[in-house]
Amino acid sequence: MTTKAINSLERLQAVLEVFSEDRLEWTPEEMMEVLGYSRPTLYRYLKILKSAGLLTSMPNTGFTLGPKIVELDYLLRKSDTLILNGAPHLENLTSRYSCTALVVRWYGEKILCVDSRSSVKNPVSSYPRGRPMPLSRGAIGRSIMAFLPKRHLVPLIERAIADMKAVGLGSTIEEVLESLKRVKKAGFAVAYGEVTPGVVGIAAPVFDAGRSPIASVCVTISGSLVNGTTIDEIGQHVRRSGSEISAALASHRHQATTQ
Amino acid sequence: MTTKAINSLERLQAVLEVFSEDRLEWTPEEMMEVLGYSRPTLYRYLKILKSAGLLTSMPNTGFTLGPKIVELDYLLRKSDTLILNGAPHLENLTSRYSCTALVVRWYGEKILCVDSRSSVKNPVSSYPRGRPMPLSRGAIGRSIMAFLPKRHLVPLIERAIADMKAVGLGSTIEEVLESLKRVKKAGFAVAYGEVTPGVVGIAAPVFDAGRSPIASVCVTISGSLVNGTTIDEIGQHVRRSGSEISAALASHRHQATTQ
DNA sequence: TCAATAATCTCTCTTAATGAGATTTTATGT
DNA sequence: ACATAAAATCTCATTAAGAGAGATTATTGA
Repeated sequence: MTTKAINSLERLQAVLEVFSEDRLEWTPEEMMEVLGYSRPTLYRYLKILKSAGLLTSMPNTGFTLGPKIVELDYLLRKSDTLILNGAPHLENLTSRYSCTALVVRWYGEKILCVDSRSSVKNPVSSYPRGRPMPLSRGAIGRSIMAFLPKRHLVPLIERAIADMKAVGLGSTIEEVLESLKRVKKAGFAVAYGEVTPGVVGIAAPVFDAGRSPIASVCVTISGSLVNGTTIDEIGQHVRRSGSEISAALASHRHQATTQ
Repeated sequence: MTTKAINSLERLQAVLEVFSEDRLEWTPEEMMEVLGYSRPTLYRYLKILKSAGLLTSMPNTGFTLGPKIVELDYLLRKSDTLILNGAPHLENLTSRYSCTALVVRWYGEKILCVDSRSSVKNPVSSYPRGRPMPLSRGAIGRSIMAFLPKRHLVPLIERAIADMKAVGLGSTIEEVLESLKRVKKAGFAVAYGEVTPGVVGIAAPVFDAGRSPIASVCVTISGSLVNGTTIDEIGQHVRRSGSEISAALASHRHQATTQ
């Protein structure tokens, strides 16, 4: 639930916002309670969302998300240049290493996996496609933060200094900045079991138009399969993938400009 | 574009409807044209949809679908009992045969793959998750139609008699009904290269509360890997999966009723 | 079939959405 | 870095159209 909806249009959207990982099924009664809408109003909204396919309901079942979402997701996968340009690199990384490879988009204060591919039978990643995660933990977030201008970075760190401390990035803003500077120099970030115990994450940024980071490519691999040397090898590989995806995005952008 | 939107709430949703496989990127100008909204109104709508994350826009790029859709899709995959109950069966089918296995939901006049799994390197299926397909072609649609009551079925056939004829189901309604009766008796439908050349589809229905079909389980496999005997074996397997998923759905439903 | 629950309707009262045109903000080329 | 073009937002009078209390009608399960 973002900000309080003032107009009907936002009030309509707010209905979708009640669906979360904690609560995937809602009765109209419960929604009325939480959203504070009257019965006819809520039902009006539900009817529209249902006829659009964004919600469904079955007898004896509350409302749940509807099939239109699956359709939209398909369309998104076909239109997202990040996903399209990233796919061959995920293919490449997973065929080279026994790992899970991810493309992760940076999105407000959080990051969101938009594509992943795995070459292990039972992927250990606790980070599936579509589940937002905080920026402050793990290699992905760090690979992005390391390339942010200081003025954007400092407020971010201030808000998440506790997490930073917990993973040993530093206990003051200065120390964290110093750690991130090293990440920037290396061109990729490494995290040991920060998101999932026993799993190493290795991530490099993806840039939009050569400037600011917008996403990250990441390899997650069992800690038992790697050592310092292989981590560095994978890191270089990931870094290269990141910059190749960035280049592809830039050229696509250029096409849009010149055509 | 379904029916003409009369109220602002539907007009807002209609913006999402312009995104299709043919057109994944839209400029405000183009939307104004197609939707017939005034400039301020359209921008109001776009702002709301963008802040909800359903749309995104980048400089030099039109509007495209946004990251919230990926999040919603994740939530849907966690809440859809059909997907959840179907997953182990897809696992089972793909481990037994060198194939792609699908769970496909019936949804209005069309069908929609909501989950799939493959045990071949380069899956040949032209039916990815999220792409709606007509009911009239392929084993999936037939496995569902065969179990519909005649009064629902006849209008469907009338509208799609051309397709039915093309795949040899029969040239009159009577003949098609007869073909579907045989499918019903067998408990599964088979299609030879109707959707993708060289690929055999084998599908069985999934029922809701034991009554009407709501979905289908389907195996698609290269025609070169099967003969009459193996098709029948897979058919039985698919049929069993279908009824086990149905049973699981019914028991879930019952829980909802009694708790 | 019937009781209980769920969804919709009716109708008045306002509130709030609309759009023409102007303005401001943001991007692009030199 | 600046000027210019394009994109997005604002202003405000007009009027359409959501909101909601309560009654009514569909659905559903026993």
